[in-house]
Amino acid sequence: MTDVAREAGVSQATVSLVLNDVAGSGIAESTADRVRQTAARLGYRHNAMARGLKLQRSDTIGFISDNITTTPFAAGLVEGAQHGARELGKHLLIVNVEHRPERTDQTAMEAAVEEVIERRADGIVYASMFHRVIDVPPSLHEMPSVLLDAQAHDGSLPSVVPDDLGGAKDMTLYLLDLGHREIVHLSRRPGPSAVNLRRNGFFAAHDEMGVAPRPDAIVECEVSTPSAYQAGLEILGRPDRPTAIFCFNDRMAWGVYQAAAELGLRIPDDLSVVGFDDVPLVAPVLRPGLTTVRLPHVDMGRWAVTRVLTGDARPEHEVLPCPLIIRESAGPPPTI
Amino acid sequence: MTDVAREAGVSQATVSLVLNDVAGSGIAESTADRVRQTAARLGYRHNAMARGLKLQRSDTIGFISDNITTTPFAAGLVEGAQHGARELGKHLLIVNVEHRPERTDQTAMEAAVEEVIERRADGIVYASMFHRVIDVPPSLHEMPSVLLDAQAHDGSLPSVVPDDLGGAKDMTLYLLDLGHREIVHLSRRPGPSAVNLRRNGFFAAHDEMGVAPRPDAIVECEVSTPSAYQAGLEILGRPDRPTAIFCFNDRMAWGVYQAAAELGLRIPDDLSVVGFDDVPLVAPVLRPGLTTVRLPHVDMGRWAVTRVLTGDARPEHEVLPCPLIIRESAGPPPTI
DNA sequence: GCCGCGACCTAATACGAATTAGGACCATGT
DNA sequence: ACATGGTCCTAATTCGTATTAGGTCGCGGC
Repeated sequence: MTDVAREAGVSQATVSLVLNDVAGSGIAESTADRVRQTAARLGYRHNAMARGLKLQRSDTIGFISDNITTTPFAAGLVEGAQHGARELGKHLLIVNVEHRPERTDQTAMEAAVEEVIERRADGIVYASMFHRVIDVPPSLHEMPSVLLDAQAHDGSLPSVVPDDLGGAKDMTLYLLDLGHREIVHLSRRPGPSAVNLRRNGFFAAHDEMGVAPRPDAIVECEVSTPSAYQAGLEILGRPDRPTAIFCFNDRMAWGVYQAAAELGLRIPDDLSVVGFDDVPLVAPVLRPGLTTVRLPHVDMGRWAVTRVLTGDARPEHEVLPCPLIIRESAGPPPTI
Repeated sequence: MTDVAREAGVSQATVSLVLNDVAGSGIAESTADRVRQTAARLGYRHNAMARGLKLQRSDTIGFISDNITTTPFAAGLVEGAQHGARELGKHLLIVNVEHRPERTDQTAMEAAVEEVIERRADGIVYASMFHRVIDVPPSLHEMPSVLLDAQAHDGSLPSVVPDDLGGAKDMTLYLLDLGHREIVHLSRRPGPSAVNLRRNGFFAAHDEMGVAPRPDAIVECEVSTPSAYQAGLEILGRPDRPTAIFCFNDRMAWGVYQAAAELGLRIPDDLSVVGFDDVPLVAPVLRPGLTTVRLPHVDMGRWAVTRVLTGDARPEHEVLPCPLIIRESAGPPPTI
């Protein structure tokens, strides 16, 4: 900037005024032009660090997450956050916390927060996938922060989460409407709130329709396709096998597809299978296309960034809807 | 820092010396302790912008990519880059370029480079998936940069790419070794270098073994599971159907799985199917597990960051090996 | 009693830009 | 001739830190 000033024969202040288009600065247009051309000729670039130091803001949002590479969901969250940030002229400083044996995740996450604070981010989006009720690192309170796919268990920070309960309920209602009365919910060991919420949605729908769930309605297995395959074989081998299986997620639904194929059961004629998440690489591509519930990751990411930049201090809890994505894997139950 | 100095009754210089553990600074341990405690009590945090301004470095690497959210590969690249950066005490500023209709991708990518330069990143990793030979935005030359999953078509920047040719050749050799002589390569329309390289590998293996490829060895379809399913039906419906299909990628292999299932062909007994990429969510989870070639994304990401931080000026072109991942989807051809 | 020498610390400057009070200059009105 | 007012620009300060050339003090040796 000093160089540009010298070269253009004006003061450094003038250069700043021109290059930032300061309204009412009263710089003559001819001077402004000369400055701009000199700047272009010299390849001048703003220095975000100097500007940030002076302005006391970095135009950067810290995005902290614990699983960015291992889950298919992170991509959507990041995408939404990117869009939101870009619209507001901010950048995303993404800090991924790796699972390292030598430190607890909690410590690692706290270290990540420190790093972001040192960089004087304008705000922090803290994503903790699945782990939906968490202890908030205290330093998060030093900055405008919002929780993404997580809630503070003392409610001390705004947060955005998907409506797992509503989604699961809608899906179950959809199955009940189709006529199913024998539905199994293939779930996982409780832990993250999503598990319980989806189960609750499952039962709430039964309640609402006045249908009694099967006594063995909940089956648990690991969250993986092979594990769900095994569980599927077991469930479908029962003498009173269900007419529909509502899986905790799409990957597990895929396992049930495999089990059904193995047993010669056609989907959806002999068995309806539905999932949750709407993973792009899986759900639309299964044959038949998987009817599932979409997790609104992109919306969540965008909401979080927008909230952190424009929100007031009042904690606020946003629950975004999970729309039903109807494809071909669910139909009426077979008539016996 | 000024506050800490005043509170601890020392000069600001002393605080800096203590907090940065400057070797040979000759600060008495008692003073140092007092400073550290005061800093902790006051919740002092380094200011990365001020430090960066003074030191003329940001400890930040710009990671620019054009498809971060829509491909399953980006995750691995980012993961590797994260690791590499963290090991060297740097951070990753991730700039994802969205496909927007109103600007060409090229312009958008250039804008992203400008943004990163303004932030005075210490270097740039520029990832352009698939588009393996690209025009480099001129501003990239202003900084230490490396291309990731791409090559400059004038070779003016170091770059790291996977060994598509070697991987495809190894895979084809593997099939030939198993005894297959009728192999189809289900590919896609040429464009990205990966396409031609994999085809070349396919032919190179045949050459090496002195086996003539089928005249109709190359079949093209869209890169998607459904499209490959259709293509699979066609290929497998031919009177002289091949004993093995080598797919351009895992998603297409999945489509062929579906076609085989439809036609009652068992894998690998009646048909061997192999893929490329080793997508975590797909390849290991298909039944039977997909034999495929692994794209070393994590290594690539790490290599790129390491190179940009420690490399010399000399352009260097790194080709990382793509290991064969043998699962259960390929076996000896059926004896007729 | 003075010199010299460590040991320990500080004053001052620079990094690159934003901001603001005010200066220089000119034209106009009286 | 002089005040008034407007237009266009600049000098100087500030942000928080790293660095370095010195400054101060106490102590042992002569």
